[in-house]
Amino acid sequence: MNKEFQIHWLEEIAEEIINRSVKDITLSTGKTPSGHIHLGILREILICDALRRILENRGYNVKNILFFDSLDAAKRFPIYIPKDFQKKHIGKPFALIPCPFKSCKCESYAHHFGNELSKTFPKFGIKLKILWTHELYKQRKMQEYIKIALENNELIKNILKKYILPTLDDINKDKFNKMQKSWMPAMVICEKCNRIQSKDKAGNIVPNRVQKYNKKEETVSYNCEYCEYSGDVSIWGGRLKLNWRIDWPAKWAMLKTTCEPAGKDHSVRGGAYDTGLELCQKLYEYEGPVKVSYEWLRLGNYDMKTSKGIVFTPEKYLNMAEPEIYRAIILKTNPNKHIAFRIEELSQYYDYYEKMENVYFGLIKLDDEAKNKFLKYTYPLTHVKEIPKIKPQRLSLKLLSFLTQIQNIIPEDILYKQSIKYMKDHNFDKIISADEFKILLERSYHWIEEVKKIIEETSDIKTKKEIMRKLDLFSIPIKIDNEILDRIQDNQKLGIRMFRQFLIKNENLNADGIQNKIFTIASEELKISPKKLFEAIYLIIFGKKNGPRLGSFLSMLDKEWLLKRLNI
RNA sequence: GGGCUAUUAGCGCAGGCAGGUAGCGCGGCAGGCUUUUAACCUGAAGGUCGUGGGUUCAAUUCCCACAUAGCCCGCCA
Repeated sequence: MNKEFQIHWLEEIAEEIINRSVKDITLSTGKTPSGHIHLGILREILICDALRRILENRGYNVKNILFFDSLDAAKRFPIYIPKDFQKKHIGKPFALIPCPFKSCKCESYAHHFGNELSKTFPKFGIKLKILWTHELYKQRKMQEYIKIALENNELIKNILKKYILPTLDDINKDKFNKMQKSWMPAMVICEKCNRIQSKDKAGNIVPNRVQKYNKKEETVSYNCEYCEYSGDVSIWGGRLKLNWRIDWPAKWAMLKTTCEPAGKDHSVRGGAYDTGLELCQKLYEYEGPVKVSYEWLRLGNYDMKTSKGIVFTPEKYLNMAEPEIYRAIILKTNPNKHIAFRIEELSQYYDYYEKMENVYFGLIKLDDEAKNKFLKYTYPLTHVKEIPKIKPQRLSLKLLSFLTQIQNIIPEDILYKQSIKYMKDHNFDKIISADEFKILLERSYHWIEEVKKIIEETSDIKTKKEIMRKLDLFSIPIKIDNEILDRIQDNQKLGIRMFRQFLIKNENLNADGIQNKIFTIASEELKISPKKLFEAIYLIIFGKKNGPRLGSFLSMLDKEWLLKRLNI
């Protein structure tokens, strides 16, 4: 096979989908709403969203679906769910558990966390249709698929065996074979306690597995592992749930899913995707979707653990950065590579995005032609709103982060005026409004707060300092330590004293006056380079050699504090 | 037991599928800019491409092992 090298990995997937020669394309993803859903889920959703745009542009009819697997049982709860609530509802499907937050009047636990995620979709430019598994199972067609599964148990077991057995060691082979003897492809939600599973003494999960399929009566017999109730239920009563390995292919067949990305957990050899495809073909006579596997998205060096409450939600992301940037991160990275999303590296992501814009708008051209094409291809896919005609100008993250950090001592309207001046000086074709400015400032504030959290959690002092430096995080030190004083030469110190005298003598100080004075002291009186004196003042105030434009900055500060500070 | 991913400059990452002088950003260093540093420009420095083997005229790239880190599968989902 002489496969042509594609411009973008998305093209390779798109091509594979197009080769299916179907008129209506269905792209699907799924997620269990077991708690706050973290940013990682957007990886597969955004891949599908990009595919949707690509395929729609070529005239295909594309439907995007997200399944909330609301019929999945609560195996455990995240740490922020109260203990007594956990005890009361463990083992029930999430759709049958009430919302854990008293003041919230939403439909169920599943809806609470599902809706929390889905309300961010429009902001990310994601268009899709949400389906709830608990509603799907109420449909007659799905129940017919359950019936097919129950009637073909041996076939299912053989397929599972074929894929899973070679991946097991001897002990587990034995266990697996034993387990298969009584295995049936569906479970029952207990009529008495609403549970679908329980735990045995060893902590193993024991599902309310169908014990017997009564073909003539169209019922199944079961025994609840939790409350020990046993009985028969009709297969048309909506109390049956297919096992995960069958549930997935049944959904594929029902929706005629053309493509579904899957995390590496499902993509492994012997995993649910492999068995699912064959089951889908043999059981439901549908070839199954195009498989796209993707690696996890990690938060820095940590994995996001829903159970431990380490979650960074899409909502939190939107509070601190623009959605386009995240789309770009996802769409530039090959799905089989893991992404370490580093909040403290946000400016790098913005830099990358700007490079993309520059290439797209023809402002720069990279030596690597393939890279140029790649960026030009990717850029439009990152957009949430319509693509601008010319490259948009924006206030840099660095500037915003600076303004944010002096926000508590300098009022917002003054900061806004400063920004207007900046935008005018830099020939912005559009001066942003005060409201827009406020949003930017808030984003930047949230970003810095997140980074501060990271710094707090970091134990390594070098790393802490590194992050602070990268972000230009500054805190005005309470005391100037000797180490800093040692770095200042005598003539610089003299300059500082002269400058201090100037401040004392002059009542009405303005930015330019201060600025000019520093220069004249340095160049005329001390005959040193003005840079040296500026550096010395920065050291005294910030503990580092650079900082904001001094004239305007000092004029905004409390004079008494400043005089005390400069008294060296 | 079976897999996946990562390991490239102080930090963050490209490159790898198509083997041929090791790249980007940030920082650090030196210098320039006669009112700045919320900025720009110039220069030099910094790497045994995780380790060990193999294939090859040639390996950071391909193959195999190993190490470290993280994750996943095998019950459930």
